[in-house]
Amino acid sequence: MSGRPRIVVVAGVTAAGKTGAAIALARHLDGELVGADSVQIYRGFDIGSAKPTAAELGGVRHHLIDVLDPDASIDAAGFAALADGAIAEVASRGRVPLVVGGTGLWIRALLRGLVELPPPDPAVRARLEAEADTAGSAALHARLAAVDPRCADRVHPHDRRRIVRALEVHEQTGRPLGELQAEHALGAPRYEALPFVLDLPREALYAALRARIDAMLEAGWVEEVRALLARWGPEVRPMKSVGYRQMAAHVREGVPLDEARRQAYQATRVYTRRQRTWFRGELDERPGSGDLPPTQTTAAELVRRPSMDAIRRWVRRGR
RNA sequence: GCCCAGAUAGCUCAGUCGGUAGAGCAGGGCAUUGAAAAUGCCCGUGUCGGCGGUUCGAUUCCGUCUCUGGGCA
Repeated sequence: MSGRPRIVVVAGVTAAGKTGAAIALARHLDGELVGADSVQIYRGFDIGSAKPTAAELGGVRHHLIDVLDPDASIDAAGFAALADGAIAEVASRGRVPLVVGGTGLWIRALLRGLVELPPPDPAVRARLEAEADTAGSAALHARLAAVDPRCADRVHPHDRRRIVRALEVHEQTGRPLGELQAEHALGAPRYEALPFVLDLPREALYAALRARIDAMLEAGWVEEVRALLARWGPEVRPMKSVGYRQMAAHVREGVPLDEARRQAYQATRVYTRRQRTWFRGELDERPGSGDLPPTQTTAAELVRRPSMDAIRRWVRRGR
């Protein structure tokens, strides 16, 4: 693993304070941020994605933010490739790459890699989607069971997205995705990474979520959504994300603002539960020694002076 | 004060021709290998408003009280 830069990863639940902690760490370590956020990567989706402002960054560089137009598509593999580039660039300047974000699959793709596959073929996917529309996902699931029993076993007959994906891989490669995944087994670590998963006690997190959504609305979130809808329409992917989806319903369908706010709050809460499930155990194994803060921690703990000093020592040991 | 209608899960309600009850939402858990802020799966015991009565048995019928909404005074 020598030759690979050591990286610090700040993951965790929405509103746990990842960005603030990462900025503080970047200052302390002479680092730069590499975003791992599937909404902040889009230009224009600023307020509702809690994208840090220039003032908040205070001169800290932040990569992989604002790199795509909202109608562009990217996936976990594309993200990992971009992140590899950004990390290499940061390291080449002699600075510490700090990966920060809450998009679990993207972080996993970066740290562990994905099954190596040809890029998805939009035509194949569209055809399978059309089949799912007419025949139903259960019918596709039955077909999957014939060619890829392992996958079919794990994927529910209603989980159309994964069924289509598995059939698509089988068509493209002639091999069952289930087998390929078993061989891959989440690969060897691609980086020597020091991961942190930030969280807060439930009540505190929910309070922070509520305060954050109110602050977003005060900061002009509705106007941002209105402008994005006018320019890009309701179908672009980031517009379907938590919060934006609810605000779009307010702007386009006349859902009262208070109702949209309530629904955004609820949806975000549900989302943080899914994030927690994902990260639980996901980033557990870690290098390094006992003076480092635990993987599961809080932003407040992470930015304490002894914690940051320990992290700095860990990073330097890799050089 | 009188009349009517309600009172059942955190919320909105359904239901039990008398055999201790169930949906949606909320809430919680889980999965997650190229759409992931996406997608999908799983989880519901609650003095059925209080007290009496009838009954083998009442949340269900009867009486009464309390509360809520509406109407009349």
